[in-house]
Amino acid sequence: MPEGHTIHRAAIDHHKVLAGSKLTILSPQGRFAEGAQHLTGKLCIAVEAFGKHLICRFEAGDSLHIHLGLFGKIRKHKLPLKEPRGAVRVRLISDSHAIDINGPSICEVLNLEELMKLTARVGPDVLRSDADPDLAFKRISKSKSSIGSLIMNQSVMAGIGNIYRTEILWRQALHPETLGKNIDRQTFDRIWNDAKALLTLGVKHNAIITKKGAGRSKSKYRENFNIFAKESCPNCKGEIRRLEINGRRAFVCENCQPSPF
DNA sequence: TTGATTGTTACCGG
DNA sequence: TCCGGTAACAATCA
Repeated sequence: MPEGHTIHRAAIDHHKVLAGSKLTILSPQGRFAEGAQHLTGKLCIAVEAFGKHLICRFEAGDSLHIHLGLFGKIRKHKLPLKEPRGAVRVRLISDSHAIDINGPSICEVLNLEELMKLTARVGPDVLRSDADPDLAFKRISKSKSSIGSLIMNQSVMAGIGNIYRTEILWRQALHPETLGKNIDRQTFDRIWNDAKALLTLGVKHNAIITKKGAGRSKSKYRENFNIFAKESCPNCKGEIRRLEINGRRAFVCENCQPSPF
């Protein structure tokens, strides 16, 4: 695992230099860049994120919509321009820097109507000041599916990924198979607030850090987690059980996170 | 070359 | 409508 891994949202926030840049399409034949040609040379006037979706608004009114998926990367380079490395789909160029978007799973142009459809589809984002956590609690408290499934469902609440899911539920001593309808408001608030705190920290360090005291520059990727992909619990030294939720791996310490069954 | 992966969507069946 | 399962897709690295 490379150490320079990227949290999507962290990358997005980190690169506010995007605003004020001009767009260059590097792969006009690629299906990602189709329809984006008319933005070439236009000024990017604002950048914001809705969950893991990055929106770059351009002066003409259209937006560039990027989702990095599992593998996408945002790389910042100082000028002068270098040859693109790997699958660079678009490049934003400011007076001092170039931003390359590598291998996004979504890279498309949206008009205002399409942008509104997107933002309506994405649930409240724990990092946005305009997020309404009540919407997430209503969905969760009426749901028969598990909290592990729900908090990573981006239409319920946006921002949490697979590592954060495992780590947040461990930190809050909640078993991932606890049903949504059995989560009370106080418990939901703990999840929401922890997610907000951890993602804020992640944005600051551009790294996923969920362990207390971790995050110093020398620490390795895996040392920043408590139980994700680990054998034993740092709290009780008990065995970590591996589960699968919605086809993604998850981990639980059933001593610290008692099973609801 | 193969497998694994920090994610999402479409489609299907219950 | 909701929910879970499956497949498809993406790029990179060990």
